Amino acid sequence: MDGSTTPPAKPKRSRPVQVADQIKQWVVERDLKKGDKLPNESAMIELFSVSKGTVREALRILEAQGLIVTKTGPGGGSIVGEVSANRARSLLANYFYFQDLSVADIYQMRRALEPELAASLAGTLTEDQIAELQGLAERYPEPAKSAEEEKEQHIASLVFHARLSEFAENKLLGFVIGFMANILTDMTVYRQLYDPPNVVLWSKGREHQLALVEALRAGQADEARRIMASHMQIAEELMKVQEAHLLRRFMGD
Amino acid sequence: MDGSTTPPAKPKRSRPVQVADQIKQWVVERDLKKGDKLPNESAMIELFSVSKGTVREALRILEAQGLIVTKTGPGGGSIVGEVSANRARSLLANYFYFQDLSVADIYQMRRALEPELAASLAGTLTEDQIAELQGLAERYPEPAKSAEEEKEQHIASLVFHARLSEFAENKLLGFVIGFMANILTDMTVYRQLYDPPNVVLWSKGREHQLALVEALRAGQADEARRIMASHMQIAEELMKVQEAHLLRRFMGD
DNA sequence: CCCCCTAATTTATCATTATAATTTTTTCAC
DNA sequence: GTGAAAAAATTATAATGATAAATTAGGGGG
Repeated sequence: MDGSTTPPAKPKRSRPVQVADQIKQWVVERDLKKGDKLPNESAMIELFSVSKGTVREALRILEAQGLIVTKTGPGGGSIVGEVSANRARSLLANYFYFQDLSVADIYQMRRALEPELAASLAGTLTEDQIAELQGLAERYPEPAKSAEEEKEQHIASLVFHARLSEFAENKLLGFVIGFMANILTDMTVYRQLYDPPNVVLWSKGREHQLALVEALRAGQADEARRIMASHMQIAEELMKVQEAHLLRRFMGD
Repeated sequence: MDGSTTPPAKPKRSRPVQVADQIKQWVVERDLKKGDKLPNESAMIELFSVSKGTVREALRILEAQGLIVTKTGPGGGSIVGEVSANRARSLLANYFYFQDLSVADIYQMRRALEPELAASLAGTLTEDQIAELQGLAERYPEPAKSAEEEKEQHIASLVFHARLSEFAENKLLGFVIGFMANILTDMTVYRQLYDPPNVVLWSKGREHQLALVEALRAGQADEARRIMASHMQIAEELMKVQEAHLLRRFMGD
């Protein structure tokens, strides 16, 4: 980004942060993988010539980022721990906590990405995966009778999309779609209920999911894309009624 | 999700993590904004009935997530600090460090999103913003004479995209596109150079950017979308030659 | 009024000790 | 010998106290 020679550097980084960076570097240099052990506390105290407290604060920093896991006991200590999707979602949600996204923002993304995911999954799923998706889509065979029940169905639908995103070979695509499903779920769980159930939208959504599963099984990429695109329109209409601002809370880990 | 009374709780969360969560909750409950002060160390020690070390570890956790900033001295202490885009990118990059993305993955996303961004920016930019973009696009008026020079041009092009992403009204769309520009820049900076400059691709890329700026100024959304889609194809060809695996290093903060 | 110097305040770092959680080893009954 | 319970060893966790460093506030002196 800055081609220059590190001019506006911050000379004041706390020692725990410095130690955390050194540990990261230590890991990258040795190309350590998930599960590989780091030196224990007392070894790090000597290695970096800092006090116990400083080492521990450094370890908490790395732990917060999901980069290490720490255990007590013999053979314990800190190990490299690959960042979980959940952790990554939480950390990213912290950023958007301050950005106030709208429902329209999310759906602009979903319209662009979900059909793409559907198309690229066509013909690549196992029978088990297809069956699982079908199971998710077949829940709630009856229209919602109350706003509360519609909320449950809505969340179930988001579970379908979240699961679909986990099957993506493109991890970036999968992550972003899963992240959005998370946000929408969070928003749906904590919102006020005031809208009457909409039977037509519900039944169309269900049809779409089932048709999508068929297209995925048959390997019809274009058809899957088309169905998902259409589904996104329906889903957007369902959500648009809520003008709630998103993410006024921090996601749990 | 769970209506019950805290049944599947994880009984093993360290005290610093618990305190960090309590502080987060404290902030959300009071709807504190960027810059608002948190209680100081000694106050938190009493408030949560834990030791100084525990409080400090909790603060490091929140600091690592970009949620607070801490200063020494009178009037110092910890304040709420909105998570910067840079911080969010770094934290997310940690996740993808373990996922091994391919160039194809990134471009599948860019093809879907960049045209969308271009279209939604048409007619919304100020003269200053347009002028800045034009300035970025007009750098390097001559074809690259060496692989080194082509690398510079390539990075300049990514700066153009990164800047464009910052103008997005849709913060999610903007973030994801900016994140990808970051990854590609990082990869370009640290890659080996072995390919000869490709003059044709360079000149087409430049034409595209300039044409895009014009379409944005004129408010022609569809034209902007079309140009960007075409540009993504060119850019993908440029990158595809590199089979390097991405993100084998941690991003700087 | 302005500048420098001192004092006060708050976090930063270090050091030491005690406690808790795990795992390994040993012991002892069978 | 086997297996389970008890003991020991290892490691992180937590608390406490003492200094150091940084920053702001306030108090003269010019």
